[in-house]
Amino acid sequence: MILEKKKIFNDFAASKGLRSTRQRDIILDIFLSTRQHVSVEELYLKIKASNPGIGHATVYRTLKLFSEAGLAREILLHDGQTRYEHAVAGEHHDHLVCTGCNSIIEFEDETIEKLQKDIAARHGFLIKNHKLEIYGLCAACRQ
Amino acid sequence: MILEKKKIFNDFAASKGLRSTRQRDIILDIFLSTRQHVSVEELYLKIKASNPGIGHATVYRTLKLFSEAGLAREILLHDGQTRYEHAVAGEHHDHLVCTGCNSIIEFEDETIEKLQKDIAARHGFLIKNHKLEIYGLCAACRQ
DNA sequence: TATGCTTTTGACATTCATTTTCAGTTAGTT
DNA sequence: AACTAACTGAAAATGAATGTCAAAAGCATA
Repeated sequence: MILEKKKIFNDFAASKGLRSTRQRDIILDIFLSTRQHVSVEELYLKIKASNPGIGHATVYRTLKLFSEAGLAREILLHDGQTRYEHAVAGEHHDHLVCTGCNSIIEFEDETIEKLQKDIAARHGFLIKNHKLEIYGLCAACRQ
Repeated sequence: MILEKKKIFNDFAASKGLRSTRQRDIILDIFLSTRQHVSVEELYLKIKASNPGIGHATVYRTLKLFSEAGLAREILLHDGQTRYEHAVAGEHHDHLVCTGCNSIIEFEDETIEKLQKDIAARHGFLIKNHKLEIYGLCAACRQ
């Protein structure tokens, strides 16, 4: 699983003429070890703990690359920070975002995905990706 | 339609003890006259054209109020600017966002809305609002 | 209409995430 | 080992959004 993702990134890097660097390896390792939806800052701090040398800009730059490589996906919630979630080719999940405790529940729904394709087709639109976020209160916060 | 929206805002203002000001009237007028999805900056420039006195901060503050009043809804695309769309109570539409020309096509789909409710119910989640954005290329940009 | 109290405003400063710059370092090739 | 282009880190720059605060304006009351 992790090896497979590393391969995906290496293939992407090769196809783009990018070099393999210590920093990118480390950032990928740590990114893969996090749970979903890390903000860049969270990831940066985690990286700095074991690798104080790695700079802010490198983390930003590298996450963008992961995104292009299809390993990560940018998500914007409403807290002013860009977050990244793990992406798996051909798979997609959406989010129930609790505005009470900021927890995120993931779900998948094939019917919704299919309906989206229908709508896109009706408009002659070519889908690259999509995001569906449902905001509200989770079971715990409703009480 | 426009009068109705002004009434909604006036009622909201009254209920919150807010004052009626020239600036808020102007900003509401111009906001209502724009097409969907204005960024704060776009709106600010449009306002400044006819009302040079109105400041940046006031536009930000006022759009937040419209949002609370249910007249506007914040949307975050991927260009680093907060945009506001017109909101109508009880109505909702989603977006096809073209990454080629930045155009936005709106659509509504009741079945998707219903499926979302089912999913939320399954997780004991109380929906406040949601957003669905599909990114890709519009018919014109596919060529 | 004048008075007084409170909200609102606009200019400016500030914050904070993200991007750019650039000189020094490093990967990968010959 | 030498060369070249990509990469990195630190610091500066950018840009959206928010906070500050004195002056202005709304609105209730006399």
